[in-house]
Amino acid sequence: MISTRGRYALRVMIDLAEHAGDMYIPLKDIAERQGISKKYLEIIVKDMVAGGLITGASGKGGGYRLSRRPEDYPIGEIIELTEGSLASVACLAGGSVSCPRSADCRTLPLWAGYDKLTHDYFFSKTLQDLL
Amino acid sequence: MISTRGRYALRVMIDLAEHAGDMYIPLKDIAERQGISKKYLEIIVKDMVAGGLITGASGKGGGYRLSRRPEDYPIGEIIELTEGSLASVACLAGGSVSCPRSADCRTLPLWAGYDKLTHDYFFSKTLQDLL
DNA sequence: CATTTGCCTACTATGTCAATAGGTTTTTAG
DNA sequence: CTAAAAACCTATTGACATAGTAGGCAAATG
Repeated sequence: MISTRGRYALRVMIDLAEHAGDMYIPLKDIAERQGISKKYLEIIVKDMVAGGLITGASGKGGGYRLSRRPEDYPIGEIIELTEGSLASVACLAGGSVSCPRSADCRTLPLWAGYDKLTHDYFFSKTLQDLL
Repeated sequence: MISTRGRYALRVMIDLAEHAGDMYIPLKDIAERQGISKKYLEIIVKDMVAGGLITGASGKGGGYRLSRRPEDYPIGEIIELTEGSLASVACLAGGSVSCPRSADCRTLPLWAGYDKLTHDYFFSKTLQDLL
């Protein structure tokens, strides 16, 4: 289940894209428009800056803006960054298969197939597609 | 993320299918074969009985067995029953869209599309496919 | 230089997950 | 007919994640 972190991050990205201009957009404005606590958004937005999704500027006239064009953001990248991973089961998270039973696990192919489906879905769409 | 509840339930189903005969299979045996706490399995198995997936029999010589043929169990039914729902976001769980912003939500189609993909994937496979 | 804004650490309430513990009831095998 | 084996039931627990809240510091500009 996608939590508020990923969903809010996506809404921030959309808000930034829809209000893009030559100025930075204060988080206060985004929080008000989206009806989300500004304080909570700060936590999420921090990861988005660290992950290179957006750029922040302090001081008066500061705020945030996208660091790429909307069509250059795969949705999957935004979600993975803020949710941690979009793996369907714990034994497939982190890149490597860790479970000792994986060699003859009846269910592993099921989860692996679902993971691929999920990955393909979210990486085939970009932020542009949501505008 | 699919939790142990859904994953263990699936493994119980597979174990029951692979050891099917004219006798009931004690949970103790399943727990030992699968390397899962029997006490924890009791909780999960309880829901599976209530949901009509399997049949339990008390007393000596008792245990559990499948109540249908393996090809008549869609994987999605097993997971939904034990996980509660396989909806990707809270606003799509429970059947109805509850969010007040849903009318002009930029992200809802994304989640709805993913939900459909997920549903189709897990309901297109049956227990038989995992054996 | 005061205001606006991002940035940072810490704290908290609530709930879920993954069990564990200890019993009661049911049924059959011997 | 009784003892063992099994399901069935309620309650509790420790760890962790979620979804925030609170308060202040740093930076930049108008």
